[in-house]
Amino acid sequence: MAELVSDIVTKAWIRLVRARHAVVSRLEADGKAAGTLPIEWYDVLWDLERRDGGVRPFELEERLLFAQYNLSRLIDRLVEAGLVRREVCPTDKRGQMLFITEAGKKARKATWPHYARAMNKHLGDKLTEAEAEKLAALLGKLIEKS
Amino acid sequence: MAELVSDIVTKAWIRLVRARHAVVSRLEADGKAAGTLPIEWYDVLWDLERRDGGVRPFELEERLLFAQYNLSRLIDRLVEAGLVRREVCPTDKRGQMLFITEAGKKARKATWPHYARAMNKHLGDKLTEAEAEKLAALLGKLIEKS
DNA sequence: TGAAGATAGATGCGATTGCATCTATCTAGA
DNA sequence: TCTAGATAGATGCAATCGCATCTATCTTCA
Repeated sequence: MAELVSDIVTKAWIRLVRARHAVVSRLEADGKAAGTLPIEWYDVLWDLERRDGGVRPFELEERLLFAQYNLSRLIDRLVEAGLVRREVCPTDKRGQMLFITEAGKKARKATWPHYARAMNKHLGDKLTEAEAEKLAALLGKLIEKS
Repeated sequence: MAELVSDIVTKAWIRLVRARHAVVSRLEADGKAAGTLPIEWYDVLWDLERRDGGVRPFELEERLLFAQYNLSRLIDRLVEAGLVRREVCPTDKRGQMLFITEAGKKARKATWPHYARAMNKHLGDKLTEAEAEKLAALLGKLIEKS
């Protein structure tokens, strides 16, 4: 096995996958125990709530890194559950505008404390502020397109 | 929204998810273009190859963080593809021992250069050695059980 | 204008995942 | 030694994902 990749890089790669897996699965386990919204539901609702006035699916797709077909179906489920409302986009008839409903706001709000608590428990409590900042900065470099 | 979580922690959390997603999907896209093994297949084969002499599924489960039912089926596929061989475990009849086949070694070996190249491209080239080391250390803290 | 191509989103279908549960051992304690 | 859990792994079923493709608009440019 020639050294095509340094050991450090390999280690960082493995830990990136493992750490995300560990944090997400712990968060989901806590969430499930508390009966809260799935993380993706939360993320969509939160995005819609912040950008009051309607959001286009393709914007969500970019911001939240969903695959188009997955997002399309996720929205179906959110609409089905009464948490999101779809409207035809007035300026582009191909598209639609999404709005969070009152029920959606309520559900998101109810989930938030659990989510926050879990985030602290599985992430915040394990790093100092300075470390969290450093981590965010390093991860930022990985996200950038090369 | 009271400050139940610091902004820094939230940012680190979001970036952890995004960065892993970005790197994994880029790696997979490159891999698909090159026609190489899926990442999980690679990981299992690599583990089996390093620990020559048979590996128990539950060990893989722990080391590679698979859900038990997913691993069980992943092994089915690997066996089906002729890359892995299953044997009844001599010391525990509930269990089994897994071995990589010659075809499995060959497939893993053929995939490696592509994998390594992609890992450098999407991870190694974006960080200095010192940064990669720092990142690995910080991620390590997240993986630890609290 | 009026195509030719780009973009927004939906959808059929097969593969994979997650949940719950099942069988077959193994292990520990009475 | 016998039984009540624990553990290893498999599996039915419903939900979700990924791929490819489809429809319905836009947009651009000759």
